[in-house]
Amino acid sequence: MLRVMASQRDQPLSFDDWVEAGFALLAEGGFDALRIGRLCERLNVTKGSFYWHFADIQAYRAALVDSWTELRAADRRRLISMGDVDPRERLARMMGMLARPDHWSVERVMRAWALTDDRVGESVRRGDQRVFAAVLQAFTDYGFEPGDAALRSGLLFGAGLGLLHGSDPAVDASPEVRERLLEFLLRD
Amino acid sequence: MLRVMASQRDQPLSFDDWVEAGFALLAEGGFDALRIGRLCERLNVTKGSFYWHFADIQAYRAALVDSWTELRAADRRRLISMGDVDPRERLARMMGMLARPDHWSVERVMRAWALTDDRVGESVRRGDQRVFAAVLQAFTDYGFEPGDAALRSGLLFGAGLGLLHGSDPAVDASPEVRERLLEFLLRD
DNA sequence: ACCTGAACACCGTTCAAGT
DNA sequence: ACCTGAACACCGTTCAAGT
Repeated sequence: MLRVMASQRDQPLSFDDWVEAGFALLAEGGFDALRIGRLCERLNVTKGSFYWHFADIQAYRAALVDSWTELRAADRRRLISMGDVDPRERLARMMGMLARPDHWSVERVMRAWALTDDRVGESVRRGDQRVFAAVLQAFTDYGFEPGDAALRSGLLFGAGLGLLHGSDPAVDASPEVRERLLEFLLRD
Repeated sequence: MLRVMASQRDQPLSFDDWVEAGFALLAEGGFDALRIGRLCERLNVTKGSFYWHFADIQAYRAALVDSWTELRAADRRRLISMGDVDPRERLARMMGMLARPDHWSVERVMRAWALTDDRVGESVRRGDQRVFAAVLQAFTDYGFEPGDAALRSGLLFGAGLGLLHGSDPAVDASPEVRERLLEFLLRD
C-alpha cells in the first residue's frame, strides 16, 4: 500500500502483486479476462516474468483461489466462533453473509474452474464442507435430532448454492424472504 | 443411423453430425475437450469445413445448447402434461428426473458456458423458468397459498440446483432422502 | 533473485481456390 | 453446396541470456 503506482516499479514484483492484478482483471472483465498477456501488460513486465513466479496458469489460478479462501477465512472463523450465539441468530447471520452478490461473481468463477481444475475443485470442496458443518451444527444446537438436522441443513445449504448458481440474477434473497425461510426451516 | 461409419464419408456432413460429435467429445473428455481441431479430426475434415457450417465456436456451442434443450424438451413436456396427476406424485417424479447424475456433467458445462456466453445464458434461463413454473404449479395445486407455495418451491428448486453444483460428487439424493424431503416440504 | 526477448506449439478464424 | 489448404493472430509455455 506504500507503493504509489505499479506503473513505475522500483522493486521486483511480489507474489501478492500478481494476485492483486488477477482479481482486478476478474472484476473488470470477468471470467476470461484473466490472460497471462493482459496480466503482464498491467504489471509492465513480459511473460517470462510470470513464469518465474508461477509454474503455469493452473498454479496461478490455484494461488488466486487460495487468496480468495484466505480472504473469506475471516468470515468462516466468525461463523465457527459463533458457537455461543443463539442458533437461530447464528443461522440468520450465516444467510446474511451468503447473500452478498458482490462475492458471487468470484465464487462462480471459482466453481467454474473447479470443473476442470482438480486443485481448485479440492479447495472449493473443503470450503463447502466447513460451511456445511457450521450450518449442521447450528441446527443440531437448536435441538433437532441428527437425521432431521441433516435434512434441514442440507436443504438450506443446497438452496444457498442454488441461489448462487441461479441463472436469473434478479432472484436474490431479501431479508424478508430469508426470515420466512428460516421460520420454515426451524419449525417443529 | 444408416451410415456405417463416419470415417468413410460418402455424403457431406450434416448439422447433426457436428452436434453429435460435439456431445461425444464432451462425454469423453469433458469441458475443454471440445476443440474445433479435435472435432474435425473426428469427422475427417479440415477446419474450413467447420466454418462453413458454423459462424464461430460460440454459434456452435449455441447449437449444442439448443440440441440439449431439445433433448430435454420431452422431459419438460412430461412435467407439464402431468397436470392431471396428483401434485405430490408430480413433485416426486420431478425430483426423480432431476436426480440423474448422467445429465449433470452436461448441465454443468452448459451453466459454465452461460457465465461468459449470453446466448447460452438466455437458453439456460428459459429452461430454468419453465421448470420452476412447473414446480410452483404443483405446490399451488397441492393447496398452498401463493406466498407459501413460492417459498416451498423456491426452496426445492434451489436445493436441486445446489445439488447439481455441489462440489462433492458423492452427495446425491437417494430415493429415501427425496421422500423425506418431499414430506418435509409438503407439511402444513 | 528477477526479468527480457525470442522462439515454439496450439488454437480460433479467414479466405481464395477447388470439386 | 461443401470442403481443402494455407495463412494469420493470439495465447500458453520454454529457455538462454541479461542485470
